[in-house]
Amino acid sequence: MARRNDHTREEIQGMAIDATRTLIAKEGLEGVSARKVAQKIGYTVGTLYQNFENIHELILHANAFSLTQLLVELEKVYQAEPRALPRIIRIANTYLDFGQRHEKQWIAIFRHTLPRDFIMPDWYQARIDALFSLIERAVRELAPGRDKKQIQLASRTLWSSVHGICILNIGNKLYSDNIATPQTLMQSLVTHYLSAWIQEGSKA
Amino acid sequence: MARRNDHTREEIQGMAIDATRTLIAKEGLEGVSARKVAQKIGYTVGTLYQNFENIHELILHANAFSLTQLLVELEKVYQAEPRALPRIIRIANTYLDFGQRHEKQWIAIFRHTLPRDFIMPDWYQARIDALFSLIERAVRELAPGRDKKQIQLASRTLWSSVHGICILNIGNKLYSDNIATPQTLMQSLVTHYLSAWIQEGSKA
DNA sequence: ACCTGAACACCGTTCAAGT
DNA sequence: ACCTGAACACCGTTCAAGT
Repeated sequence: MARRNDHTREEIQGMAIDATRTLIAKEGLEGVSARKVAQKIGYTVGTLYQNFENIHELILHANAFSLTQLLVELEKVYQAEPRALPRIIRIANTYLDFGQRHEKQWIAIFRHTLPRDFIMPDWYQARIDALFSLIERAVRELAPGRDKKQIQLASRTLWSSVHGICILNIGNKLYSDNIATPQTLMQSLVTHYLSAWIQEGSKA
Repeated sequence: MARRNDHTREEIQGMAIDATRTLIAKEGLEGVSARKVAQKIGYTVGTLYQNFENIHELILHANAFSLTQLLVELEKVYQAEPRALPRIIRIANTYLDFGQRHEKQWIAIFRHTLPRDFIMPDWYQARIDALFSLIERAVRELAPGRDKKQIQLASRTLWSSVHGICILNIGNKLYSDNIATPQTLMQSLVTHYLSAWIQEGSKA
């Protein structure tokens, strides 16, 4: 063996990322291993390591794919709803819903940790930034009078909180006795937080 | 070797849990392995597995210890501040602060995942319950007129959100440009959410 | 140039064998 | 009864050797 040249570098990378995505979707982050990915694409681990620095880079590519899917959904909702308050509520619910529909992929994004010396690639950071910028836009249109710092503070606070509800929803130890659905919590969070925040702004 | 009997079963278990705690504090959850723990206490892996079902049980004991520390701090704050609103704000800040002071331990609690077939032990679940019950008490005293379901909904919403801010604080990709400290976000969340929630209650 | 497969240093877990 | 240490089936990662 050797010198097969069945696929270009780019093809092998694409196949490996796809295989990683499938593994995450089926078995979760823990189900991913270099050997399994290699076997799935018909090459050996050695080849995998000629195409990726390490296993983290591979997982990061798979997670970036999920983030892009999420971003597309959120942008669609943003476009579909012009009214500022219903818009941000729908965005929060879409975020929550995405986590429920793609549970394994969602967990893979937030559970995966990079080694200390690993520098987050630009193409990954860009997706995180896009997510926060979408929220910031939505919050700004809710209160156009506020200055940039206030908008930033509110959108980060709100989104950390929305994220917290999503996280504890997936661990789902919390809503044991079908008392409160995560959707109810989300509704409670967004409406209460924002109504007080808007009111505070109209006073100034 | 064999038949050393230097320590009782209970002593070995205690030593192993301590060693695990030390490993988590120094190297994080990823730094824990059965072989390392065994070596630290002067026994072999075999002995470890006669005292614990698996590595997860060991980690759960270490995490339960951290949860107890956290609970003690929160209870102290609860006792020290009788006014309902300042009390819950201080509890939220203590929660955030604990996560910052014991970062590795904190991450170990929320990052550790059990195998699907592993049933959460009672003594662990009890600590989680105690945490939520403390928050629920604090929220109830803020609005004694509300019925139980409303209190539960509000305290779960609030605490998921508080938790979300703590989580994203520790990943700390978010507050890159020292614009907003996590304390500022926490303040914004708790005051806005609760002021709207209390106001809603006084209308009914 | 491309790919392999063995090697290294690790995992969690089990269990026959020793005292 | 208590403890060991080798074994099994896995990891991530590297690299000499083959074509």
